[in-house]
Amino acid sequence: MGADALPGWLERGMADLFPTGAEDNPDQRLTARLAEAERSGRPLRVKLGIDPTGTDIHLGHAILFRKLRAFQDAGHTAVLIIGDFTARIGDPTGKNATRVQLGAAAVEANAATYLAQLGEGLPKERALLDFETPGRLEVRRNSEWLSGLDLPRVIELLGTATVGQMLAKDDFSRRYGGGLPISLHEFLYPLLQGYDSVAVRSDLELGGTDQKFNVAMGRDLQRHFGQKPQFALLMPILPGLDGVAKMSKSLGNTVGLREDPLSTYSKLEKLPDAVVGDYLTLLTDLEQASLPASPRERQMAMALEVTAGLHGEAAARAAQLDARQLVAAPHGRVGMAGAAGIPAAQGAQSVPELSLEPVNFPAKAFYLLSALGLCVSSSEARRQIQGGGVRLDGEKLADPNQEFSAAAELEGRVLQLGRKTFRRLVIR
RNA sequence: GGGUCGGUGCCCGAGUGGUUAAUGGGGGCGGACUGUAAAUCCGCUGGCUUCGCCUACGUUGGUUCAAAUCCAACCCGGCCCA
Repeated sequence: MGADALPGWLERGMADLFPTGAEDNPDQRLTARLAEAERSGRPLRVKLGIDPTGTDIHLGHAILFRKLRAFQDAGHTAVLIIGDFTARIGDPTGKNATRVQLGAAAVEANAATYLAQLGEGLPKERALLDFETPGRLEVRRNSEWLSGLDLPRVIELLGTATVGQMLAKDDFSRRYGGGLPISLHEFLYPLLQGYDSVAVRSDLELGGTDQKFNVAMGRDLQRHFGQKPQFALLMPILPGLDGVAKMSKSLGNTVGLREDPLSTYSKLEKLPDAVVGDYLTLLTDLEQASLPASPRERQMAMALEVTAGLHGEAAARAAQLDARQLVAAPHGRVGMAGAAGIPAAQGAQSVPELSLEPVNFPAKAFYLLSALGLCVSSSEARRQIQGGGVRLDGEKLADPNQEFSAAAELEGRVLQLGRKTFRRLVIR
């Protein structure tokens, strides 16, 4: 092999790649295609589609963006497809129920937040994707070509796949077999996503392993429309913070890209041992061999590195330091920091600030929590306090009805909810 | 379109006129414990600036002192038939 090996940046963490046919055929073998691209000076067009169905991007998405970035850095063109049209259908993948269809306005708002989270407008050193270097990024919306499809073309698309093929897809067969409803428009989703590949003349599509069917559909459609079928590079699905289920907003086991460094670090630091290796491979460039053997230290090294990747080295270090003081402190008082004897909660630098502005004083403790948005409801807040899960500067709040007369009384103090949520209260 | 079964809280699933904000399990959240976690144990798990009030069992109406429970119509889903 040797010359035939894929570059390390490409192969790292990869779960699946196809086709992997004849050695010298650039349509069948990615190494040959890469060599051809190099020779001809024509970079690959690497497609990644995202459906703006929510407002937050989390680490599970980040592994694909990291891979896309790696292609950019190697000189290829990232074609980021905002699935503003397909988001309104809803990807049936992984769903056991028909998705709610979103309105166009909601989709557009989501798309904007996605791009911001990916670092649009930032220098490439601080962004997840390289938005700066000319020729390295195309952002396309699939409504561009999908909203204008006429019925004959839709029928043509439908004609390229059979009901049997659709029902062979895991998600559909599970639902069909389980007597759950499948709407016809859901069959259109894989076809439209596949058609995206045709529209942007994709050379390679990036996706999670759950996207295999859809990506393969892209190959079929490209062939149908007389294009070279794209390669498929599939990445594993990132396990969530519980270490079991995939990372997903609806399961609440995520780390958001724009979460504050302290909670990012704190969450990652207690990741189950079994999946720390996955995180290292998929979300950092660290070599496993260079890491400490102790599981605890590996967790911390991983947490530090991933946090640094998101928020920068300095912020990550500060978060790690504060996490030690705050979260890992002995019970009762939240530990003491340094010779000054300031409570750790006060000394910590990276505790995110939270404005008291939405609170109407005088405020009872439970109302404070809900008004600040730390608890979803005032009943919830009441329970948290009664359960002993709320502290102010390390001091446990005992009475949900404890009253604070003015914002000044709370200014600068650190409110703790549970083990890992800390907020410094400010007036502003 | 016909037949049939069914729609209960985050999910599954009891409940077939009255201490029912609704049994139980899962999940989740807190607490204790631990190297963080897991496991285990304990508590909580509709909302409201909450000693009280409000909203809840597909929807809307009806019967009743009283309904998730009875009746009617409608909506939605599975299966079988067309």
